[in-house]
Amino acid sequence: MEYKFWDIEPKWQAHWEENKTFKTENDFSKPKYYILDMFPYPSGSGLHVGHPEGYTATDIISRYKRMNGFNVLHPMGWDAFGLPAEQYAIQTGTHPAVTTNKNCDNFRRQIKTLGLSYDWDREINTTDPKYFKWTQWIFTKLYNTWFDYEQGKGRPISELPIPDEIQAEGDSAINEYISKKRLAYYDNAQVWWCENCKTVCANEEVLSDGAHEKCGHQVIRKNLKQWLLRIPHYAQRLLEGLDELDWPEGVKDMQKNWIGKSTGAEVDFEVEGVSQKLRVYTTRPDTLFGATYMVVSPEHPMLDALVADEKKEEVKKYTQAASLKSDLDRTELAKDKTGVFTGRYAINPVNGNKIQIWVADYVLMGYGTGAIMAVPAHDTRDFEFAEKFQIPIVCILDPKNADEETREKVLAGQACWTEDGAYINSASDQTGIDLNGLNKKQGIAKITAWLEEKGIGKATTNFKLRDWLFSRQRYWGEPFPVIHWEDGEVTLDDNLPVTLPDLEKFEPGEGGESPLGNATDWLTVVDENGRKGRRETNTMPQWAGSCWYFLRYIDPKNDEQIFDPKLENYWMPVDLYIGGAEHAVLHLLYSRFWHKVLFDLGVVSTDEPFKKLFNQGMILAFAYETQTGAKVASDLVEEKDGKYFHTQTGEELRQIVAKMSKSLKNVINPDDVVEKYGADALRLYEMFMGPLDDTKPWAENGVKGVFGFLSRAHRFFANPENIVESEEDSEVLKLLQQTILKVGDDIENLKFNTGISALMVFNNLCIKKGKVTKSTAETFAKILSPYAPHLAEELWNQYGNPKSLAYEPWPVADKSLLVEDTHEYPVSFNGKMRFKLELPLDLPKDEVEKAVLTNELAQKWLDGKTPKKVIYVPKKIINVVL
RNA sequence: GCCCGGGUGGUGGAAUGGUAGACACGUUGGACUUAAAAUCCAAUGAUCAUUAUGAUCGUGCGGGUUCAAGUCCCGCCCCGGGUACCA
Repeated sequence: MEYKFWDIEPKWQAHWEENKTFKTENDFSKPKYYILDMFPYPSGSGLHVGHPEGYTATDIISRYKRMNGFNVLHPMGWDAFGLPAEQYAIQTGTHPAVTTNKNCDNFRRQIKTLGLSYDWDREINTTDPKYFKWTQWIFTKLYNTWFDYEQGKGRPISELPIPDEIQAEGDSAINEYISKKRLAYYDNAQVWWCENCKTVCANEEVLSDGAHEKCGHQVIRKNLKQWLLRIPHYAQRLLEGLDELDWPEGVKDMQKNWIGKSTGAEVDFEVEGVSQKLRVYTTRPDTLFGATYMVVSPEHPMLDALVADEKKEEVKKYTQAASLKSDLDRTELAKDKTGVFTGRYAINPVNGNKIQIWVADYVLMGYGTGAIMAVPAHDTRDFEFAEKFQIPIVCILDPKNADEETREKVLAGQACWTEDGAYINSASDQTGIDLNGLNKKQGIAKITAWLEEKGIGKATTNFKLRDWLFSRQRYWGEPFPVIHWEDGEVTLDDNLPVTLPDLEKFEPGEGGESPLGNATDWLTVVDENGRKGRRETNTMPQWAGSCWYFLRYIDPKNDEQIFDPKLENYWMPVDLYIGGAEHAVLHLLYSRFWHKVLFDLGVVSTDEPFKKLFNQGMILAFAYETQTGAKVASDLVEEKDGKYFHTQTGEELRQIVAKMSKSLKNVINPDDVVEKYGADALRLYEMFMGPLDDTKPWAENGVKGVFGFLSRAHRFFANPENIVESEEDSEVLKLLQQTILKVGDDIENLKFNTGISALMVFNNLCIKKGKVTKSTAETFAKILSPYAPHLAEELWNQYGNPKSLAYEPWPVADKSLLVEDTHEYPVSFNGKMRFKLELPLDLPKDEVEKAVLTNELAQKWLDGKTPKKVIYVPKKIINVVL
């Protein structure tokens, strides 16, 4: 009775495909369940074992939900634009479309061997013009939308009110006004430029050490005309929307941090000898009395006016030096602060004190007002700066709760205190404001009200979130449906899709222009009046296609509309979205942004796209290193008695856990696992390794373990001699009910590892008993089927059921079989379990106590003493306190 | 620095405040075999004791709450991820 998975698995995969078992109908009478995987980039190296982890999890739930009567939408597709295919094209001349199709074919083949229940009729590909037609269409929507802060939503640009004074200035002023409001705009932007990839990178694609995320090459600053999206207009909505989502708290936190809301106040400072006021943003207006200097950013527009004549030369030198520094030098590595005194003084509005104005590059122009008031006693950065340049440090908040040593230092201006306390030195007869004695919260409220009343400041909110750089100098991306006319006008091309021209050469154009700059025929257009125009040569970033793909699965072949609204209304939102945590911020934030715009425009019916999100953990591998920490490739390692040795040097090695990598030779290819153990074993092992969201190392022996389980299950349940027509054994019957409940609950809670364990326990019992009824065997096949669908179908078929079990109702446990009338209690003395005692559940408490205390085994522990107390928790425990 | 996770046998991991270590791997012993593989059976946290029954210790460290703590609270240490002059 050999477990011939190599016969069973292809047979059922062909059966499902021929019968379109998993084709999803738009049957509105059933409750829907939309379960989505993060679709992959089809790389040339094929699937790695991380892919099947998430895909198996969603497949298990899909199969379970179908058996529970849900209409399940479970699709797959390809996020197929991207750099590698283009780089390959530059090297070999092979068109990226050719490479991409080949890779998609390989991915599809690999995924199909895993027995995943996708509806392949809904497959999408972001590089298909029929798909990216709608990506471009959404771009035109973004371009033609402005954000109405009063209503808190995006509205069509046609509804934008134009102020009279702009109206009066004529068309070009109106156009300029409108373009400043569009969610998509074209402008000069300081961008990160990767010399290696010859493309710009979004801030998010630059690692903290200044390296490009994709290639590791150091990026530089460059000024280029770029498309940007005004995502900060949706900052508040994106922040608030998180509250209603069933997402991992960590992901929500990361998005919150990224959006970076802060509340504070803007305060205007008079400057001696300058008519214009200097405006700062601060989260701590309450510390105004401790402000001993101010700092403006080197790029601040008021800087020229601020600098005193005798300081002009020095400041100029400083700002020039700052402009040459990369952002990296200005931030990460340069903790040592630099700056120059401007020679000018500002007047502190709360007490009329004169304070120095400095210019320093630790203040960034891109945040707040580009100028700060510095309170060294209560801000660590200001403290460092003040110490270095010997600027006065005035403590105005008594750290009452700090230890005495810290408190004395803070009061003396020798240490910085950012926590709460009680104000001191915070009153002025001149202005009448008095914060002394208040705490931080009261102080902020009082001073903010005072500033607003006096008209010198107001409460303000700031966000860290910046405009999203939305163009790349690439060929292999969605073209922008945009034409730049010779007279300077910019228009949309409404003849969608705008497809990519065929090219012979894929090298970037001159000066970092996209390869599309070489496509002369495609590039130039002429309108009916003979006016010449040039197409936009940038293309969209890879995020574009993935921002909305889940909407296209709903109606993937619709050429008339992005989708049928009736279908969208039925299927959205996505009920469960599973993918890697690396997309915690970017993809998920961008997607939410687009979705909210589409919602405001009435295109989609939900404000948020993904109701529940779950991150699968990474799959790592064992690796080996020497005592000095040098890594050793796995093929140079041999194991002896649980220890590891270098095959050449004989040195003993340490086993560690590391990412799979070609250099360590510890990459696992799913194809090899399927060939050796079968798809069911691969699926089962990936789920059995541990909790879905944990990172965990791959161990081939673990695959053998679950393979053993499948073989034993097959050997037992596929043997007709073991399947009998009679009364079921009561122990089997009872465990079966428990297993039904456990397996179902564990699927609902995504606790697949313990669900599998329950199936193993049940299988072990059946083997021990030697025989089960057909009904038991059929039930086992059903509850096994989400995990090991091929084997389950095979058994189900053998039991005489010609139809697939994919839509068989999930078994219902008979709970009456689980009712107990006795319980085996662990009996503890002073909390230590000493022996077990079986007692009827209906025994009253005093009877229980009597039974325990008179028990022979108890005498040793009672040692003649009378217990102080006996704790009796029915169905749980008995604890005797001596 | 800050924000999240997480530290349980030789390994992956189980455990609504109630018998710590389910399930699996590995290891050891046994059966089958000419032999090996495969399969099956048994044992398997550590230490001590051994005549069966046992005893003591044990969930990163130190305290605390509780009849009872891997689980709750306080203070640390270590590891992983994110983020960083954001005023």
